[in-house]
Amino acid sequence: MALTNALESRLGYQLRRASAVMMADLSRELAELDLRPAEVTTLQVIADNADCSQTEVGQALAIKRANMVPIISRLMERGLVERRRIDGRSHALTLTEHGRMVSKDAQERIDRHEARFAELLGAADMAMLFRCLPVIRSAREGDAEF
Amino acid sequence: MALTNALESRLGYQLRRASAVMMADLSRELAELDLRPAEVTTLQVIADNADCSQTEVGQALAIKRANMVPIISRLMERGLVERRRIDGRSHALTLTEHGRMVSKDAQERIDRHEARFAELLGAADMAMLFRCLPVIRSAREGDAEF
DNA sequence: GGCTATTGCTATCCGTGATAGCCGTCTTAA
DNA sequence: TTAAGACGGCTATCACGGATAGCAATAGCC
Repeated sequence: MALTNALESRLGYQLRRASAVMMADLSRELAELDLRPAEVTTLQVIADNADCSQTEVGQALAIKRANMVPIISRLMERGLVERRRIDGRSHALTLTEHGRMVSKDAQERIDRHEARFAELLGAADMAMLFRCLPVIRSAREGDAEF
Repeated sequence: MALTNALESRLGYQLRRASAVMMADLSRELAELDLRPAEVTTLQVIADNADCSQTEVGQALAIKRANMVPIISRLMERGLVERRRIDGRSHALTLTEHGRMVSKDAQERIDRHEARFAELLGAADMAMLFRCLPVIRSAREGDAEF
């Protein structure tokens, strides 16, 4: 028998569950690429911002400096990302030719994945979500870095 | 300089970020209780469904059987949950007196946490979110258990 | 009575993310 | 000009949610 669950009326809970469902779907869609969501995400940011630094990518994605390291390392090992010394400290990140191809493939997969949900929800609700979700984020994303 | 980020127009991405913000806020609110979100959540389900089994709680929360074990163990160690043998295999879970008190405290903390976001969004948007988020979940939560 | 499903459990792994602290480098202000 | 501090990348380690595979005991059913 299904249990009563007062949590259903909690925004945070609904968000977690919904997010988990989409993450699972995304992972499935990306499985063949052997790339994790965080890696693909990083790839997209570098694609859109050639010559950005690791820390900058991290800031854009709310990933701490320290956690960017293994992500970039793996993308470099895979020959998807290259970096060029700018400074004694910072590197400029760019996609390799192969990286651009993989990024494009990933893009398409993500588009398919997103389309499934967009269809489910309809344009009006999608618009509403894109209005509301950033409001939630804005509430307290001041935790990032500092 | 802020980077371009095409991911901002991805539902999955927005959901992840928004969910992360709320999770962080929740953890902060629950820190003094020394209970993780998953533990509190479990506590609430047991509070609402006396004599349910471990597996049932897991099903309600999309937590696998195996992952319920350490959660319940910890809640029992802390003297918040009791269980009574029903079967050779299953137990009936109930809150102890202390468990009820802690659960009530947690409830209030969660209410405060939720209220902060409800205020930010307004009633109309909250209502829409409670309509849309379950739709996303319903898309593919058939992964659970099997 | 035997087969199968169920329940709880162990052990182990993955992915995201956090924290603390090191080191070399750049910047800037006295 | 040099000393102090900010910055960028890095290591190591941990927390947390969640997944998987497989085991043992038990219950339900033909």
